[in-house]
Amino acid sequence: MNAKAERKERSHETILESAGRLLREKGISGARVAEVMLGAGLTVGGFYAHFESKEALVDETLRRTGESLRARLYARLEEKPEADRVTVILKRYLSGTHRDEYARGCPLPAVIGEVATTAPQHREVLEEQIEMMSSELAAYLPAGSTVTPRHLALGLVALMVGGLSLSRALRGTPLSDEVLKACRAVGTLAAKR
Amino acid sequence: MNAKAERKERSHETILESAGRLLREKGISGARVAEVMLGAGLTVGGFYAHFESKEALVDETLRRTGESLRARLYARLEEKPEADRVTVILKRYLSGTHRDEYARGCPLPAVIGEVATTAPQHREVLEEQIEMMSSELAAYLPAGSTVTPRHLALGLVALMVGGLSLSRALRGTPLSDEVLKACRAVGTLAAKR
DNA sequence: TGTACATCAGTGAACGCGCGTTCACTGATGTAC
DNA sequence: TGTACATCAGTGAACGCGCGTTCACTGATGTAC
Repeated sequence: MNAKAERKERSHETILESAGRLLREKGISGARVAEVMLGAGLTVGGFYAHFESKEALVDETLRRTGESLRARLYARLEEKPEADRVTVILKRYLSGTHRDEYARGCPLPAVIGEVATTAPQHREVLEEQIEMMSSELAAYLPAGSTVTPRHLALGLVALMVGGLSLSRALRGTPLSDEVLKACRAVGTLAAKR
Repeated sequence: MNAKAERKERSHETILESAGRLLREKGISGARVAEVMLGAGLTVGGFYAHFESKEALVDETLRRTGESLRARLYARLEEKPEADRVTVILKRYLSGTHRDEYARGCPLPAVIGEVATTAPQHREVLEEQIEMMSSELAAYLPAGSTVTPRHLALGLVALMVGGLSLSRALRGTPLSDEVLKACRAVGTLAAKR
């Protein structure tokens, strides 16, 4: 590959990183194309040499950020005793840090509302990401529960995403921390059967 | 009160009803002032005789729709045996009907994302609504649980809102129904301790 | 190796559109005498 | 009771702004001979 193509590929990556931050911080409609490009050290006009549309950028960014979230959420779990794994996952996802650092965390809280109301064109990617997040979680759950590992995983994902969403919406209020704590407790409780 | 003032008050109500539908269907930014007014049988220009700004309308609408949700969610629970109440609430909230009928349901899924990302000016009203929804739920929960009724209630609210949000975002896919079912099961499980 | 031309990532301004908000105006209702 | 004027809910067009997208242009890199 020549220098020109290499440079373009680097720009492409930088744009995706900038989009990853902005999408998670401000949601789909809040992540402006011009701002994404400025965040990548470029100007608006060049965007369409890299992506067909804003829609394509959002889809690609959701895949990237979803993958990176799962990698961190499920990292080094083999080291932990099987019974502690769910608690570790809940602690990682429902933490004050994760609530405060939008730009490096889970993309779901920032987009599920918009996909349900005004941006259904991203439903397919979302389905794929939620499926991956849940089935990977199910693999870490004990088989002896009252509900199947898959259903337990889906419920825990809903609890985690709901808890983080509420906690972020309530940021700065006393309820914000309480919600995180409550969800960790309820999640652990549910996983114990 | 004279006929003129009565007419204005009726218009005010109609605008709030229209806003209630649109806000829940399309979220904050998706609920356009002009569309709200058309939905009330009026035209845009008249809006500012009724509300100071779109922001004021959204706040007022969140209070109204929150109250109406709680009334339906917690209706006729005294008739049910105490042990069944949580299950009834979970069934009502996490139902296919509630998922499909945005316009008459819970306003939270449509707004929490935006409040967390681009519309923090509605945080205060949201806090007040979530507090009411949770504390009313806590009153229906048994005291003998491992976690306090308040924490259990907060966790269940997160589970319900998260589950409904995901289920709506996934509408039309097989995961959508699965999420609802899984959340009902996980919620019941957690409430049993 | 050097020279002339081709390519194309990136620039910056412009375009079209939709939004919240403003405003001059209308006409039905209310008030003063 | 009737008449002249005042009020004000509602209309419809316009305003200002921000957005996604387009496009003529630039200049560094690549290619042909």
